Amino acid sequence: MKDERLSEAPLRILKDMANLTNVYLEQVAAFGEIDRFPHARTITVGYYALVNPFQFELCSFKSEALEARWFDLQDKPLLPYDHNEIVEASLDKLKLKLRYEPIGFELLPDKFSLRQLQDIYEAILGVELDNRNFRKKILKMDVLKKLNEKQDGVNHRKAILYQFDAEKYRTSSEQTAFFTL
Amino acid sequence: MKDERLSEAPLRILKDMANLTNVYLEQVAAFGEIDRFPHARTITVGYYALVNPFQFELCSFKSEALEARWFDLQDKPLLPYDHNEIVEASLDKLKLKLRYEPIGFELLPDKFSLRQLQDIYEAILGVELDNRNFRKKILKMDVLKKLNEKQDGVNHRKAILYQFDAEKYRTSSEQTAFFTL
DNA sequence: GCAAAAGTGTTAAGTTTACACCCATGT
DNA sequence: ACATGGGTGTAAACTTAACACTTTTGC
Repeated sequence: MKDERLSEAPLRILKDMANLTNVYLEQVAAFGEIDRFPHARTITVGYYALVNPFQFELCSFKSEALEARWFDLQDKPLLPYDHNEIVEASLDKLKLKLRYEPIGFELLPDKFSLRQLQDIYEAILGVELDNRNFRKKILKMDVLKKLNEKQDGVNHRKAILYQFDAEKYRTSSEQTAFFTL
Repeated sequence: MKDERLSEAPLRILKDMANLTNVYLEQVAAFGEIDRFPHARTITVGYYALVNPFQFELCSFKSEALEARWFDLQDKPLLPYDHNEIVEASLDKLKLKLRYEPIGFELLPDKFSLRQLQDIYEAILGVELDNRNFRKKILKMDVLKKLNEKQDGVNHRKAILYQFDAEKYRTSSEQTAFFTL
């Protein structure tokens, strides 16, 4: 739309399709191969959003004929045109980002267990992580607030819940903590 | 141009303005604020290129009224519209990239000394590096071929020259060597 | 009491940092 | 012989990787 900032378009679409608001949004890239669409010369600017799938009822809000659904990264379907490439580029960018910014929280409810967070990291990076090492590392980042609350409704030991502490993050970190030449 | 891939446009412009070909090119992002240009709604896709400034005669090739010049990062001029933001985004992206891919070579002649390479890293990252540590690190990456050649035409000890070894790079590296969770 | 997941420490290997002098060359 | 920049090693601090058992809870 003509009177819309570039980044407002994906937000509008998410709102219309799935009633999603307040999502974390990141631009991936512009895709501009000549024949990426058969119909007309089209340039697409791709964005990814991070959404906790359990906080939203996707399909019930969808507008008209378009269908929105959740997929596991493992068995995501093949998409038309160059959309697989766009998804791959998004995932690559997300993997990179995950390594230098605490971003996993965006995919979880406000309060979450360390195991849930580890699951997010493992799903995005596509690897298994040692839970002791993961916990040490995440806690050393000092961006989590440990709550006096526990998980509920599970039939095993209840995990302690944590919250992302934006204040700690701002003050503490020097960010960009890798490949320190 | 309508029959041009997105990434061909910057290449064409570099060719026309400065007779540059075969440059390393990387897309930065699409910039789409509503009022970024006063004249009309405009969306710009930014690219950065890495060019060895000593291998090219910029100004002598410039087409018509546009002027192309080299600037030091330190004293780069203020640009109109949101172009400063684009330059900053490019530099940020380059800094990041420099940390996980051997890219400094693109700014140097085919054969270069380790000191020249270190200068590139220092200029891009905006920090001073310890030369012993830098050398150890770069050599451990195992992407450089040590030549039996030395610098020429300097009035002090001649540096040994190195070449980037694309073959080594492909085979050796697992890339992405940071923040190893 | 058993199944299921949460939580917890230590050690060895590897990486990063800090640091200062001698070497080769041209004038 | 001196000025200029090239080239080199080591030790301490820190980070990462590998590893297995006990605790809590619901049924």
